[in-house]
Amino acid sequence: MEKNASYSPPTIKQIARQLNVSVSTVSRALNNHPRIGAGTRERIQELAKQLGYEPNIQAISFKQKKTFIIGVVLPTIKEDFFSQAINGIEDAATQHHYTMLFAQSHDNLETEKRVVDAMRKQRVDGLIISLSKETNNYKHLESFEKFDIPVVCFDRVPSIKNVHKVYCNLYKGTIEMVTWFFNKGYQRIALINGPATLAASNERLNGYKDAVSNRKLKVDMQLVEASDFSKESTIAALKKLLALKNKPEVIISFNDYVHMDAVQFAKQVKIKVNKQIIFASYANLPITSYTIYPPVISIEQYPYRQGEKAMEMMMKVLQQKSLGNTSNDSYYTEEIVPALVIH
Amino acid sequence: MEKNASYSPPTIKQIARQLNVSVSTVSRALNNHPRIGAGTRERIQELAKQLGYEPNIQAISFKQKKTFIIGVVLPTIKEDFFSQAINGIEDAATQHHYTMLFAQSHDNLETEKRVVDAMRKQRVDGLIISLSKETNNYKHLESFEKFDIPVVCFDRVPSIKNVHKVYCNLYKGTIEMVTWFFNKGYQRIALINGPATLAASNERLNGYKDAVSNRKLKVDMQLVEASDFSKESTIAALKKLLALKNKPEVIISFNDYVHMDAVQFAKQVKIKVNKQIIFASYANLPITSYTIYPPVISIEQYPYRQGEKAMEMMMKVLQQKSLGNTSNDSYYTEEIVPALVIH
DNA sequence: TACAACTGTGCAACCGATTGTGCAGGAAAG
DNA sequence: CTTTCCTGCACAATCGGTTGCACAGTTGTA
Repeated sequence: MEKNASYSPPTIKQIARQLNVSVSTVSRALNNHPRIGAGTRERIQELAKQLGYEPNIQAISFKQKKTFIIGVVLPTIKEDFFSQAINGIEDAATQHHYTMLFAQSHDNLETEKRVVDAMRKQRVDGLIISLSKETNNYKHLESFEKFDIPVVCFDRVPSIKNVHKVYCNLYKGTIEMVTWFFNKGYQRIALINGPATLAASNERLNGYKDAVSNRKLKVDMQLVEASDFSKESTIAALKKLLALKNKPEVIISFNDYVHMDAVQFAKQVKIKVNKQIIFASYANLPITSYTIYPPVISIEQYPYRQGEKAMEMMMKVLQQKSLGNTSNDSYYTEEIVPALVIH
Repeated sequence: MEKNASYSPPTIKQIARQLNVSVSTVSRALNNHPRIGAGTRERIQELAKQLGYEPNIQAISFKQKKTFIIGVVLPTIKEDFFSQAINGIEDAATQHHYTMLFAQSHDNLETEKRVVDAMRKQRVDGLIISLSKETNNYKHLESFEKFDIPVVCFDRVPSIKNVHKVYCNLYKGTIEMVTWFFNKGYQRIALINGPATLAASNERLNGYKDAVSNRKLKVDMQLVEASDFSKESTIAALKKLLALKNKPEVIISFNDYVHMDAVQFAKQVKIKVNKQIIFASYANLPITSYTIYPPVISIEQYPYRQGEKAMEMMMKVLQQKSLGNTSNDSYYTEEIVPALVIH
């Protein structure tokens, strides 16, 4: 690899000089402007190709105030869910010739604010974000709207109306799963939920309650515990459930990570997993197939599709914006229906 | 979130007008240029703060030909190894106020070329890359050097000399691991290696051979099989090893994913895992702790640290470059010593 | 034949910053 | 008292494109 610090890429100015035309003519020719004569256009495009001309995105970004970069903020990429989601985001972005500025919030509100701010300063064309667990206000997102940069939320979406969003309806999914267990003859179905502050927890809880009520049964809140997703907290929740005089027959965990911690502990205390107590979960992550007891039933939340849809929604919003369609104040919402996966 | 399309962020021009000074004075005042009077400087900085002035990175990028963006290309983020690495990269980038343009090659050379090219067009200040399995030529990287954009490779590094790199010495790690088993009294140690085309495979193989030779033993190539990392290929390799009349006592897998597939199959064919045959691996990924039989021994390759070091190396290179230090044609290499982790 | 409309191209402003140069006025040096 | 130097600021070019406008020449229309 030889260095050549003095090398600088060809510009329209050079092309203009070589062909004795003005830079504006070159610019228009390269953009196929109709007012440029066919012959001139061809000579210019020919030379541009020959020189390996590439438009300077920096210059265009600067002039047009467009960067062709979408900011993507996820809680943490180490969770399979999000690493699948980012694939969908990336593939859709590639399709539209956009690139992706990436950062993680690590489920920390301050970090989320910081990275979101860095992206605004980098003047991304749009922001796709899945909120951190701690995010309870949306000022940092509002500042994007103030700068007229669209925001699309996915999966972990805010409860407010005025934002574009893509999410998976876990209320419905929960009803389906709980009902499935009822139909199989199980009665005492427990839920290790997430923190009450999370919208995702409420969705599950409401689905759970409604599924029980639909059966004309009374909701027994002793069967609902919360974990903050730490191993300790999950174990504590599980211990409470196991201590009930009337033990649960089924334990549904908030997600596969909680599930794995729960199963690991259950095994330690000699519970016959999936015999004595059935363990089910949300998410359907590939790694669970390598674990001792994969969930008997899981809810597929289609992370790839969510990411893809989020980026496509972003593209639609940007297109409308470029058409000067400021009148359209409506916000898009796309609901993905989860699927029950029985192993 | 209310929209305000007519809003545009404050510029130095506005500040200049309001204070009746020239834009150059404002620019210099904000950059603490010594030739600006203390009073003027303060008035300008005061007003800038009050207006919430932020320099337009687009304009600066354009003028200075610097974007403060580092391109990061990884094979696939779904592997824990790389999602840990990207944390190191991101944290180091944040420290230096850089942001990260991210893409995956999915171990496909064409994709790698495409995303690398997109990053060059976006004029990233530098490229950090862990090569795809297929990458056997480096023309796409050379084009970076031609544009005077530094490249740092990590983990999956090319064998060529003239590139900055950070990697983990698995030759040494392999010797350590194999020797450890010898010391424990095991004799027949098998290796499910990766494809011979991969530098990483050769490192392991050479370490394996040398460890055996160091013991004054003869290398039995029947004990070495290769997998292309697909489940089928891994199973095929394992079958061959199990079919040997003189069965292996230890099976070392190329990485934890190969390990998990191998163990899963071993269990299916009623092998007493870690009793009849000990299973060991490379990588030491957290998910293995949830699996049925985590590797008895693993080689920690410090992905976070590798990512972090790669970014720090990049910063060092950029700094030297900005100092006009073109004379320095040397390439940095940083070797990380792996650790044996015994479970 | 005269006037409108269209075609093909150039001129110049502009986006928001940085930076080399010039120049006035005051201070220090001779 | 002049010359030199320094301080503090303004002017203008520049980065690489895009785009409104002007204008000459050609074609079409009444």
